Amino acid sequence: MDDPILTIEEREAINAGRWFSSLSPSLRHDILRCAYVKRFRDGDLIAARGDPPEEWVACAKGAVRVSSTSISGKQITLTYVEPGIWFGDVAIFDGDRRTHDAYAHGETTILCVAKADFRKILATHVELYEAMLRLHARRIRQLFGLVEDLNTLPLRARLAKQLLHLARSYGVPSLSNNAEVRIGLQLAQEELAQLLGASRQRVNQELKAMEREDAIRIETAGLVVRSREALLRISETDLEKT
Amino acid sequence: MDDPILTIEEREAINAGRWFSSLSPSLRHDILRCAYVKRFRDGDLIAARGDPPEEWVACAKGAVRVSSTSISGKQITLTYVEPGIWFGDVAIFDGDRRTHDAYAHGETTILCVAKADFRKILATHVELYEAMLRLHARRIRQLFGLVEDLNTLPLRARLAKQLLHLARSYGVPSLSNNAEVRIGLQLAQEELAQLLGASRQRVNQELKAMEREDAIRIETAGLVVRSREALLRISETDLEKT
DNA sequence: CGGCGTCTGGCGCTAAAGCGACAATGGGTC
DNA sequence: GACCCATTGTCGCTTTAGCGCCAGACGCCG
Repeated sequence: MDDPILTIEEREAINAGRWFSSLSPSLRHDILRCAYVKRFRDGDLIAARGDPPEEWVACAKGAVRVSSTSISGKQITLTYVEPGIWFGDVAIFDGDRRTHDAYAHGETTILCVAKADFRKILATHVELYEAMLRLHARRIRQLFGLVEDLNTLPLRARLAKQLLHLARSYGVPSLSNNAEVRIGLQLAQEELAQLLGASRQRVNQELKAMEREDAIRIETAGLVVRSREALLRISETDLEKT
Repeated sequence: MDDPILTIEEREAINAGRWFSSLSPSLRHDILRCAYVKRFRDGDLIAARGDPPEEWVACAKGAVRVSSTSISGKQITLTYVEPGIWFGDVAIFDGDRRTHDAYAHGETTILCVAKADFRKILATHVELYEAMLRLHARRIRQLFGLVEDLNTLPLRARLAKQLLHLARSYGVPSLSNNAEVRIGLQLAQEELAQLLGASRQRVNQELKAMEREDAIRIETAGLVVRSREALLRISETDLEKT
């Protein structure tokens, strides 16, 4: 939590966020005016389940792992929040406690707006109401999709989808071959497994299979997507009946 | 779609809705003023996936089955919308197509507000913005919970939870024994299975097991919850690790 | 009353996934 | 370089769930 000022890259990440960049300049200005910066190191706890909701947050650098521990002690991860994405608003609106824990994954910077300031901005910009509703609508759709996938797709297809998603949001062009995309988010297989709600062994098995099929490459530095098309085909496994 | 007027019971169901009843009288009045009634018979299609979003809807009587057919042809049901609950707003806010099909389950009455009217009301009542955000926040929380359950709980526990939920929202006190609750929503086991994302056979097996444990009773008229406590215990199966 | 269709209950086989165990790898650190 | 520890890669066993199949129950209708 050292420097209270965003770096150039962090500022760019915020401004490039699809949702944030859809707002009017004056609204963006008002939000940034009362936002403050917090920095965390890998593994730091940012917020815990059960906390009263005090701020609205955007990821500016790194990633925020949103996860929860079920009663049985099993950890599951809902998502990794990428730079440019805002979250933490749900609890502000219904006034209830946080439902999830948030941890920094790698060196992470976040931008916060205090609850009271957020409400002040809302009161002066009807535009923000509209925008928040759009944001929620997107999220609800995504969650519907996730539930559907969990109910219908085998692990293999869900893994392929997840890899495509990670490549889209964290992808950096590969050095060696420009058709390939390296996933910039360092995830241990155990963490990938938690994100999918599956066991580490199973995930490893499927990753290996995908590597044999030349869809991906497994390197110590992280995963590399070799063929988006192959992954896409895998994610639609259903058709392969006979 | 005969009578354009709500019956007394239908009107009461709408007014008793937890969310709707939290609104100010003037807002409620404005909503009802431009709402119109539609009636459907069992199995009728109310709206289809891919439709452009034209109205905001509340269930007034019966139930609306919200479901979708995955690419593989497998039907899954997201939820049964009970009287007093509003839905269909997501597509209005993000302007995208409907993501699910909606069918009438039993004789069903719905109350609709045209998109344009809805926007007009929004423009005159900031209160509605707040209320919609609260509604979305609730829904997002519910979906988070569902995802977590799908990832961690065995079918048995999820079934127990679902039964408790159905008993809460559709329960009518049993005639014979006032400690028992009959689930007023007639669901074939196949439909229950789709709601849980499981196979019919498996659901039948677990229901039978629960009946043997005196947690529920299976009657042709529907399911009867004999002991909420037993179901609650089952839904927390995890602890039972010897 | 007989027949038909839908729903329920149950069996057995197969597929998918979880889980414990253990070896191999490979970076860091002293 | 030696050691430690986290991660990866694999087995094999067990549990959970899916699925085809069929028998009985029930209700409805001609």
